[in-house]
Amino acid sequence: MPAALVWFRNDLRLADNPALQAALETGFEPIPVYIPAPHEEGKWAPGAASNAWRHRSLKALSHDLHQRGSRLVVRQGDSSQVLRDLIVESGAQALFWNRKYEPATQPRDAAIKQALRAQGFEVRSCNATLLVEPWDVQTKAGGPYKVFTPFYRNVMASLRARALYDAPTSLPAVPDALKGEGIEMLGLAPRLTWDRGFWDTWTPGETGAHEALDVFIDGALRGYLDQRDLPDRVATSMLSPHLHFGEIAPWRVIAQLEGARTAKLDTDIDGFIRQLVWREFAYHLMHHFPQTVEENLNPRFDGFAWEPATPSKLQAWQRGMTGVPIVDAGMRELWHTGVMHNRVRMIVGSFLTKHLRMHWLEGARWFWDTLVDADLANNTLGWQWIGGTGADAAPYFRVFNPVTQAQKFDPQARYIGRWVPELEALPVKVRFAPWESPELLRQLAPSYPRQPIVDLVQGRQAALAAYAGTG
DNA sequence: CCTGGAGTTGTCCTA
DNA sequence: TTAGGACAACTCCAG
Repeated sequence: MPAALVWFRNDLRLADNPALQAALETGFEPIPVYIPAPHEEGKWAPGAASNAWRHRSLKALSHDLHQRGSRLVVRQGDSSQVLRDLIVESGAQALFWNRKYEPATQPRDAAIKQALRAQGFEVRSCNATLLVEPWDVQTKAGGPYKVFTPFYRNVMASLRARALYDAPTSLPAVPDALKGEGIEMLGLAPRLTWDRGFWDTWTPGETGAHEALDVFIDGALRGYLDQRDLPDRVATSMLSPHLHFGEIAPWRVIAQLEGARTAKLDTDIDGFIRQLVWREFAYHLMHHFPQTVEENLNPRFDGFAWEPATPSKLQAWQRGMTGVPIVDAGMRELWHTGVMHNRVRMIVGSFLTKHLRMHWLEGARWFWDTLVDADLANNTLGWQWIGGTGADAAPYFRVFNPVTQAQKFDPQARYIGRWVPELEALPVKVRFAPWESPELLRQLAPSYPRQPIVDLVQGRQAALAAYAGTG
């Protein structure tokens, strides 16, 4: 049988993998290939946390392939050149991959496809990542959406279940002559000091992804709509890194949710699917407005008076030493674990862009480097939204009060307590705004900042004034 | 082309 | 204590 390269990227799974499936169905013996090429990702080469996850996910994929008699061929270099080398060495007659949508990699892939096809080589790309391709959703006027709700209605109205395919039980062997590198040699493993126990909670790879979905459906799904905003609980799906690396297909997530649907779970399931459609919306926007990974979606903000990024203030934010407990808790959780609860992401993002008035890209870059689930589409949408420059119609008045938010969503200050332990001796009520009790703070938490790096009232007013001045 | 309703996640003041 | 309205005006999107 003729061979075909199957080029793995952010689709690190064997079940529901359309490229792999297409290769097999067309009668090819698949040769799984992985090429880490961070230099081809422009300004958005994966960060350290993302690499730590990828390292483990690749090992899991490699293991799963081995079990089935196959093997992952890993090579470094330029993607285009490595693929050509492998085609020559293996005698492969076709190349399959699942699409990526980032502004840097999309044109790269298009160029590779065009060049190989021009030589009469068979190349096929598939969709392993999205429920709906970005170009398949249009407004009545024929353009892309910029507002979530109509996008959501459109997607939900046109959503069709996709057939599920289990991972093949066995795969053809890859010829020994085809050499590759060990995954350990790629330098992806973390140099950070990860919080102990992190890899007990998170299991990168396809098996871990399926387990995470089962755990979610059996547990946090019930009450998701009400509980997901509470950072102290495990009330979210924990699926974001799995989805980012393509360890599970979003349509399988939906299929399993639908299979579990009961009257009691009805609104929770709808609420979660709505979140999945946000992910679709992020890819829709990134595809149609690729410049927005760097530039404001709303050009009205191009002249906005951001504060220059003071290194001391930016670093205080990054290290969780702003003096605002909920902000510091979130930033420390991020630094130590590579994740941050969604609600807290909004709080720290609002604090950076509104109270400190620093450019949303400062936050986006830090998140990019530190999040294990860093995803260019989601990251861009999130930061443009919280910065007020993106797809949000009436953002100017939305300045989160970090004290109010903490009181509302972390009422026992347990989340704060876990990540800012030096406040533990303070009474719970004092932990939300400790600077208001300077004597207690001085005596019981001497190592914590006396004052926030910005006055919350003045910061809010300055932000509102600056936003009122645009346009 | 025009019309009208609506826009993820908030805050603060007032009654 | 709590509920409701103000907070710009604009753009998006469907009809």
